[in-house]
Amino acid sequence: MKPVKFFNSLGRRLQEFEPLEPAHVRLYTCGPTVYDRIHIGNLRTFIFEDILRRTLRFFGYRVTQAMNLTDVEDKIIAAALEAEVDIDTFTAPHVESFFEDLAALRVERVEHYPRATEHVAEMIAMIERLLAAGYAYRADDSVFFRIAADHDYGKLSGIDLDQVRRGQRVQSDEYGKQDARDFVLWKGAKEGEPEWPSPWGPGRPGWHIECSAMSRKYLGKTFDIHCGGVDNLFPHHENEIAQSESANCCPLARYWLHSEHLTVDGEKMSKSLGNCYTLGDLLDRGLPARSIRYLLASVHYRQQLDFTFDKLAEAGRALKRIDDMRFRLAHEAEKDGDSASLDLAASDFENAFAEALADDLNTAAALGAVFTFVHAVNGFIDHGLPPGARARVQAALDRADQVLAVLDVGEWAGSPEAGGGLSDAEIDALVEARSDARASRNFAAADRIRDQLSEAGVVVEDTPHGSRWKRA
RNA sequence: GGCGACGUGGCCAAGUGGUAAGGCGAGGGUCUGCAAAACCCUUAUUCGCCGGUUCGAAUCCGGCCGUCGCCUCCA
Repeated sequence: MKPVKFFNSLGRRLQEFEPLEPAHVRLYTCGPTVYDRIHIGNLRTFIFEDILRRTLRFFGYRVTQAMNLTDVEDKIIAAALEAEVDIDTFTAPHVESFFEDLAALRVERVEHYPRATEHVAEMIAMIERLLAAGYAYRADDSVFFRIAADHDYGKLSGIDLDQVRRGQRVQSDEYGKQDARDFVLWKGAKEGEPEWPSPWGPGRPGWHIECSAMSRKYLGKTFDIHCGGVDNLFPHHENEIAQSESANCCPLARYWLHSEHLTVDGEKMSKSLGNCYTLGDLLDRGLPARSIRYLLASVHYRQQLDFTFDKLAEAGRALKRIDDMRFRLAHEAEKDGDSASLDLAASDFENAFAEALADDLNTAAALGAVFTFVHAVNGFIDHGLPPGARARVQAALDRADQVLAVLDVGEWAGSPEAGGGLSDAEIDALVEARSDARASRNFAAADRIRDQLSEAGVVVEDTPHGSRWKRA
């Protein structure tokens, strides 16, 4: 098992990764709040986490991952109230579209998707422990976490709450608390809001406690990696640490990985700017899901990524280079090439690829290795493929694609319309007719067929060994 | 005000001390009946600016300029 290094937000440094249990990684990733369709910024984070998960397995670890679904929270309650339905009815379609979006981008299903509404009992139990230990207090019908009681509060974000400029949101909190820094664990019920019984009367859980309770249930008091977007670093993850470590008396997670945000046309996504794209928005424009995954995965996760349609098109052209090589490889006969040097190129690629991933998930460098290999294989195709070359190249690419899930176009639902409705057999027949025409030097007829195929989205390539075709 | 990140060729983007990966674009070439497609080659003596450390710096240190993010809704 190769040593893998990650940049740990807790301590802000690159660290060699070592799981608590040998060969088994327990991973918690903050999931969506299911009040709307998720946007491509969310998707960037989920793709990063997917690549993390796949990378861990690539290096031989077994992964147990939990991703929560926040299905009760202020925005959900407000929207459900507005729609005059209960929150479960309101969130159901958003949960569904969330899974659809992930599937469309080939994000793997994880082991657990716990929902907040199904774990209120665990949250109450944790709040009771915090109250008993003096880390929490009741005020009105609510319960708050007492930050003054937590001596190492702020260790993740480095934020010193005494230095924080007091924003309006702090002042305007509706629930009474002893100290403006404190955050809510349990909110007393309000008229018209969903509520659960508790030792403190009816109410609902605060946002932060959800993750603390659910990660403990599915991964244990201390687990290996906790991920999320940078915006969650403070206050959400800071508060999770405060709650969990105060309640459990042991560290929450050993490694904290945060992915940077996606901007659109250089600006933060926001509804008012109209640049808040969902996956559906992009797919509706006919943009391929595969290009989207490639683009979102192609920049290092700790680097801000600026999304533009130009870059998405570029991503598609880059993928085409890979597809073209595979197409040529599939149509080129193996004969007398240098087997040893092809094998060397393949193992160079495999080593460079693994090394890049092991270096804090450097997907940009890993893709660089892919293209260097593509170049090398193109050279073999031009100068002679040794016996076994196709299988060797295929194996190397397949292994890399276990992590990237983007290299093999065949794994992506192609557009069935491509080819203008022509079947493979019909295209074969047309290409053959064209070859016959060319052989008899009837170029006008040959060009007519070529135009016909072109209009149907089929590209014909003439090679020294005859013509071949592919769908554009 | 506090905390943090970033600034590499036309565009994007790797690279944390040893002499600039990769992709897109552009230019040239090969192949071709002509094309197309594809492939190949070329494309940064230089890494925001100024100093410093070092035999050696895009990489370390200091200063400056610029961009961005977080500071209790937010992936």
